[in-house]
Amino acid sequence: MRFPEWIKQIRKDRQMPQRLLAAALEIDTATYSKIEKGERRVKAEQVVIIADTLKADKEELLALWLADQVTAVVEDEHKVADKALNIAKKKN
Amino acid sequence: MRFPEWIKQIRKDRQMPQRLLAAALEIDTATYSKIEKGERRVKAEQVVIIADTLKADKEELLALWLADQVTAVVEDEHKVADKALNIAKKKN
DNA sequence: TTCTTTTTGACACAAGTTGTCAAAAAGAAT
DNA sequence: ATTCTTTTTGACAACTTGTGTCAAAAAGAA
Repeated sequence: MRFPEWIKQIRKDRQMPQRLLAAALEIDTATYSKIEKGERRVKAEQVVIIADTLKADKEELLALWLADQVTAVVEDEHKVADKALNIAKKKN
Repeated sequence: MRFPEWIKQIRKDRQMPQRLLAAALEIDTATYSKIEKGERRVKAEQVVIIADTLKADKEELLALWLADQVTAVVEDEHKVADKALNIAKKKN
């Protein structure tokens, strides 16, 4: 599951309206809606705020978010993705 | 080794001036210079042109290039981690 | 229906990226 | 040392992309 769907899921579990998260992020609900739809990018700091507001696991949420970033980079390069990931892995 | 240094290396091996690569990419040498310095981003299509011009392995070059993209994303995350740790530190 | 929440599209503004130019700096060759 | 070529730099405008807001529509709940 991707980050946007994931936070939507948690939010629904908590029965929170988008309004609350929008307020925490200091954006309007239109923008927040777009975040959950994957039409607006989220910064790492915002992920932290979202995690706090949702009382969700910060690490897990950040990891999920980061995975999305990486996926976005490699998604049109399936051919070389594996090779690239191996190289990137070695660099860590 | 990162993509920019890598292509610079190959270019030097081939004893080619930047001028030739700039021409192949249809940009001026100033811009190409910045590419080798990592001050300008390269698109996948440009990587292919570079590989062709340098007679280098296309797949390998693409993989290296993509690895750089991934690494960049992950490095950003390290910065966030540092920030978080600093905040946590202050709270002690 | 009425009230709340969510989604959409158009829009302006902000922020980042790009390539070029002119000039400086570095390097090679004579 | 001078000349010629290559490489690098900084300023700049053009372009691209991202961001948030607003108003209105759509969806959902009471």
